[in-house]
Amino acid sequence: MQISAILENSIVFSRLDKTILAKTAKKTRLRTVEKGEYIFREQEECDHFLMVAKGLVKVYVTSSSGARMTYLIAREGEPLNLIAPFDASPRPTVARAMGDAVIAQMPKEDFLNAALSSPQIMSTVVAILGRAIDSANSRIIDMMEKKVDERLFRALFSLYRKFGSPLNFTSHELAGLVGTTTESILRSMGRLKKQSIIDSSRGRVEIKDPKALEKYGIDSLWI
Amino acid sequence: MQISAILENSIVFSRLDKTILAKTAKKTRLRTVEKGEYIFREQEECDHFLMVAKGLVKVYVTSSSGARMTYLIAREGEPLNLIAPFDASPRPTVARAMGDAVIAQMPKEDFLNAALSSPQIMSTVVAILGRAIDSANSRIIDMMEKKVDERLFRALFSLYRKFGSPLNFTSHELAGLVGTTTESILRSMGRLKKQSIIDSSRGRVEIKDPKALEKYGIDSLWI
DNA sequence: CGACTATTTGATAAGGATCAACAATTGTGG
DNA sequence: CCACAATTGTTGATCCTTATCAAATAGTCG
Repeated sequence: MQISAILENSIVFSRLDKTILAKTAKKTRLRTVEKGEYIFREQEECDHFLMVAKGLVKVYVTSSSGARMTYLIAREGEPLNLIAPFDASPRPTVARAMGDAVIAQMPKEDFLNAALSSPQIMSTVVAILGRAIDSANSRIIDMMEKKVDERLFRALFSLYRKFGSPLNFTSHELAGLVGTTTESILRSMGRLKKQSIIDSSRGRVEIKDPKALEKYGIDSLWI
Repeated sequence: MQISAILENSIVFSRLDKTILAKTAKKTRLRTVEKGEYIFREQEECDHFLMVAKGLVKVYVTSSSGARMTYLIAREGEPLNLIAPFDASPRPTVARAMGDAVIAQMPKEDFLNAALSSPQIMSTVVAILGRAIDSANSRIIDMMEKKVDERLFRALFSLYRKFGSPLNFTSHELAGLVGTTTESILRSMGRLKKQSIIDSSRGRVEIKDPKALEKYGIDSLWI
């Protein structure tokens, strides 16, 4: 069955007892979404636990004045709303398909049952949330003390480590990750191009010299 | 017994079954720390779950270049290292007593046993971590689009909501919360004083007009 | 009192946001 | 298939915020 394969490859449910896995798989359904489609929006009520089964999904938060901060680019196997099922209050996050994608979803109650009765799942959940907190704090510190150039280096390196090269992101999307404007990203990328560390064309960034980026991004996670 | 009272008043263990509470209390010990003492440091191994029993404890992360970002000011009942017991890898956070304080500690294994076998505790843990993530993301957005003045407003309002007035923080400490320099905080506070929204003296900030701050800090949590 | 820490104010410089105009590429409907 | 719309990339000029450096004052504590 396809679904249990998806669960086995997921971060949250991998290495789980076969019987629990089978029971969980029975509750899980797949849903296809198109490029640009919203999977959930801010302040929306949560009734399903969601994971990416195929494709890429951008998870971001918006401010009242419209600024966006991309906080996770989830790929196959990664959860989209780990907190919401546990938390009654609505969350500020938005999830949107970056390309055509498939989402695996399971009713909130079934997820909670499975999770809360499995120390293994709960440990994984806390570990994932812990990494998210570390990552966010690391980005706050970067905003404090690092210039746009260096923040871009680190973002590119993190993306490269996760997705390889080429990276299919627009400057606008990178700006959302780095916490700056499109123009500043472009100028900064121009400098990187001159040093032939990267090459870029519309919606695509190729990392030509990963070693050059590496020295900025060794510590801490990001994205 | 004093310890079970502390647990009952704590965020993580409150409203817990009496028998579990009693069992947990038996494993818990108190430890007094002096002003300025480190309760744990970055990259230190975690062998105990820790909570504040009395006093205030600052939890912050440092960067390699020495910048600090205060990320929680924990008071009575608040946990200091919720993630570490679940996570084998060392964490980047530091906890330091802001004044004389008492810490409640319980061996990591006992905490894990209690937590993982109690859906109630685990739900609380995830909710706390969720708020921490929201808070951190909100601060990233603030760093992106808000000026120092407004960030200080929000920080002061959050602190006021949690601790009331007067607030016993130095400009240096506020700078660590807001993500800027001491000088900028001082200048910004000067402007607030002129409008008689606050008053301040060495290590102390009095909020004279909370309503004036409120309009900046309604949404999102912070600290 | 002396050492230390915190506050205050000024001058300067630089990073980057903002505004604006334009070019290049991709997508769409007739 | 072409014309037009929409998105993305590019560059320049300007201005504002705030970091940085510096120096002086004022509390606090042993």
